[in-house]
Amino acid sequence: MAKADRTRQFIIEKTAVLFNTKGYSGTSLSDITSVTGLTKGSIYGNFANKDEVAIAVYEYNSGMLSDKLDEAISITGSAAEKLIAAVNFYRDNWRAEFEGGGCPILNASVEADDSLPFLREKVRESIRSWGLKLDKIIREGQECGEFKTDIVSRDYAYTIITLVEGGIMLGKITGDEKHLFLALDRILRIIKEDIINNI
Amino acid sequence: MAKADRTRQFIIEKTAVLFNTKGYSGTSLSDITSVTGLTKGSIYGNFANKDEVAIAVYEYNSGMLSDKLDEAISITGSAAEKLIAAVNFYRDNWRAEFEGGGCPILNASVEADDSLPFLREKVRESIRSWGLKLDKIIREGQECGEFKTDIVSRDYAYTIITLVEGGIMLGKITGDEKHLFLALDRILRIIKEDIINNI
DNA sequence: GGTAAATTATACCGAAAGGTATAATTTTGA
DNA sequence: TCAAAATTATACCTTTCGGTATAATTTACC
Repeated sequence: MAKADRTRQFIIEKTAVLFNTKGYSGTSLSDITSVTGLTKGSIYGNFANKDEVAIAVYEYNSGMLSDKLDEAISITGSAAEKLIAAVNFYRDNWRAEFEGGGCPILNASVEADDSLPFLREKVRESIRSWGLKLDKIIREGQECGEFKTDIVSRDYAYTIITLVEGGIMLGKITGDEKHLFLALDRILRIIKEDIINNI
Repeated sequence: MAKADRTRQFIIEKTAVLFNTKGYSGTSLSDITSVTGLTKGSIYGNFANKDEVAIAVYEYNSGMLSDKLDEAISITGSAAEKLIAAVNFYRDNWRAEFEGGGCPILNASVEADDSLPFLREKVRESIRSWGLKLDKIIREGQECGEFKTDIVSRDYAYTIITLVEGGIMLGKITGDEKHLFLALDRILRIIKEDIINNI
């Protein structure tokens, strides 16, 4: 039991970048065996099929991202500081994320939205979770008088996500991170001008 | 000659949605033959290999989008009107685009950025072209005193692209076009508050 | 309208795809 | 420590993959 779990985790960790760079369709079982050094028997002893590996890897990749974001916003401070920390998280981690294939949510979203229903729902979940996290910070800021109360917190949460994902997409394909930074700067401006209560 | 060109075009048009929904890796040659009703002999008589089909289809898909955008911004009017037309183009065409698999630039970008170099450069080209189009409108607005001159036109062009692509990604995966509309509304606000000269 | 050239269909390749039965090997717990 | 259970490796399966040689068929042009 312990062994199987360790092998399962080993497979997930070793193939995390593989799936995120090559995608689900682009990743073959021989890719998986060669990157793990294991055989098909071992892979299929721990996963029912390739779909199950892909799901587990997606949950791992998006979970890692979520955990790191949680850590970034766990700082003690004002709601504005937390929101800014959530944005600057990408400024600090873009290089590692780009090298690992970019945002797993974006990658899986684009590949799964039309043709991989088993992944699509997982992606929706992680976006919902991300949105709720940002929404919560904004609502807290509203409740304590730090943020404007006449704005729809949920809309701003999704505007932030939109800019982050668009910025990653552009930064990644052009090979120029300034596109991501431009998007992040825009988010900061929105926070300062539209969200924070400037009285 | 005429025949070959017609068949070539026929293959491209019939597989345009296929490639845009299933991606390059997800589209097989039997997908291509079944959707066209042709045989492998015919496909390979007109294209050297699958890569060549994918490139031609990407150029077709991104070209159609570019042409439609050109038409939308070809209206006679102020620079602001043109810029707003470029944004509202997506408000008018989102349904058809979503049904055809979403933005081909976004789709190809995410699939190609790490693993398909032959497509990557094509995607970069279309983004550059799109950016230049928006940049041109903004610079024209600046030159005639309609837009602020202390803003970097190129940055605003790319901010618009970022919001459009992020909005499409979110709208597509959630199945809710309001995410795209939210991004488009944000662009309109940026145009009115940051780009247009409000004196 | 007939013929040469261009195009398309057929039949086939070898390789790689995902997957499985079973044998060999480790782990595990008494 | 040793046997039972769990795990991993080997060898193999069927199907599909991208691709090709060649035969059949159209097309184009004189």
